[in-house]
Amino acid sequence: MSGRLPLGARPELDARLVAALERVGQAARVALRREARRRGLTPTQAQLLSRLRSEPAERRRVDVLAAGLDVAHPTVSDALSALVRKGLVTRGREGPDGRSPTLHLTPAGERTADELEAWHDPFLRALAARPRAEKEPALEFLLALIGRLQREGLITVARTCTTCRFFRPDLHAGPRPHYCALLERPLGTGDLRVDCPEHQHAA
Amino acid sequence: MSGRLPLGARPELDARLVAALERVGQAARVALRREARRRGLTPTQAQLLSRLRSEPAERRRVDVLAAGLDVAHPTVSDALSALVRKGLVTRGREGPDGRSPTLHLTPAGERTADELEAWHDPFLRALAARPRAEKEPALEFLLALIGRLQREGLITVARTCTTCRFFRPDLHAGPRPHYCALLERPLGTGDLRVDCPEHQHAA
DNA sequence: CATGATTGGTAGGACTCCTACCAATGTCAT
DNA sequence: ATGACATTGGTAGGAGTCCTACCAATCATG
Repeated sequence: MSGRLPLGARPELDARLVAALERVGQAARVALRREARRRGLTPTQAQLLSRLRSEPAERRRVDVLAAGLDVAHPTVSDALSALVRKGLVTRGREGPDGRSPTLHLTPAGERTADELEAWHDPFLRALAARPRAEKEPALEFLLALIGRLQREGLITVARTCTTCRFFRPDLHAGPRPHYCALLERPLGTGDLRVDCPEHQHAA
Repeated sequence: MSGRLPLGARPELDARLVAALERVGQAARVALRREARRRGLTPTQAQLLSRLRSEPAERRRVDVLAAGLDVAHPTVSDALSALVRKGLVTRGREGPDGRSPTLHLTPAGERTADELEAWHDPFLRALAARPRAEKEPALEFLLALIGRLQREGLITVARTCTTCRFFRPDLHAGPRPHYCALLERPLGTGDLRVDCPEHQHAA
């Protein structure tokens, strides 16, 4: 009975890390679902709404949105129809490209999108208690992981600083060692973005 | 234009951590969906299958499974019907409690459940490259976060060592500072379980 | 301007996920 | 024992996800 739990087997650590990440991801999904449902929306619709708010016009297109959510385009088309029916989004026909409708949030849509941000709150409360010395390495770890997962093909669009052509890591010492060559600004770990609108993938 | 990005605003770090966690969670969902789909299953069915394999009989019940997946019980009931139809699960009527059917994996179900574990692979590949000195604190961070999220009500069932009544943290120095009073064993960070079958919540 | 590629809508099917509702079973007190 | 109550989980029905096909517009090109 002394070999039942392979305490010495070393890939265990990685397996547990995966389990923990999955668990936290599940919690995020639950949080989003609750917050969405409270306003009569589904998670997909909520995600869509938040993207429509934060993305510039040229990325507010069905195929781009679908790639961002990792779903096929009809899924986005369906969800958009639901959002239009609920009066949160308008689908216009005046864009530069006649094939893509221009997608806009209505005022009600803006408001709802703002409110939906509340799904972060339980996470922020949970994180507030942890010391910064723990969170900065954690963020760096996750960003590195995201980069790798992108190379594994699991994440289609990752606009993280660490994969951006404008990013210069560890340029100098101090609390803000990194540098963004686009904004021409030094960056600390806490400034590293996960989904930067200006991101351009490194060659 | 010098105030556009609030580089000095400090809650940014937490917000970015949430974004990064969400991203990784999304990747996990995508990985599971792909692996499931490859075998003609949906993510929910896949999750169910893997639980049916790893849980003892007394937890293989519709309501318990539903709580674990954070969904309502008809969702589990539906998914089970699909799995039965696909010949991966049997729903019997011989249990100790006449209300709950006894759920069993068929041989094909066992096989499929094993194969589904492959969804971890891209994550394991991504993690293999990172040094242990980075992963151990990351796991501890995530476990602490899971504990807090449970208190926030986002995670219904978390059977992590850190919330278990048998767990004695930091009992002694060395590479295995913790101790499990049930198994009567010292535990290192890599041994901390995320979903221990023996878990009993601390009073 | 014809040809082919891009874009996104619709159709239809399996499934998720919910709220209700219901039937069967278990539990407990009298 | 025997109601009363609670637990368990099935079914119904509805909105929505998510897919593969297919199709109609609209661009881009030579």
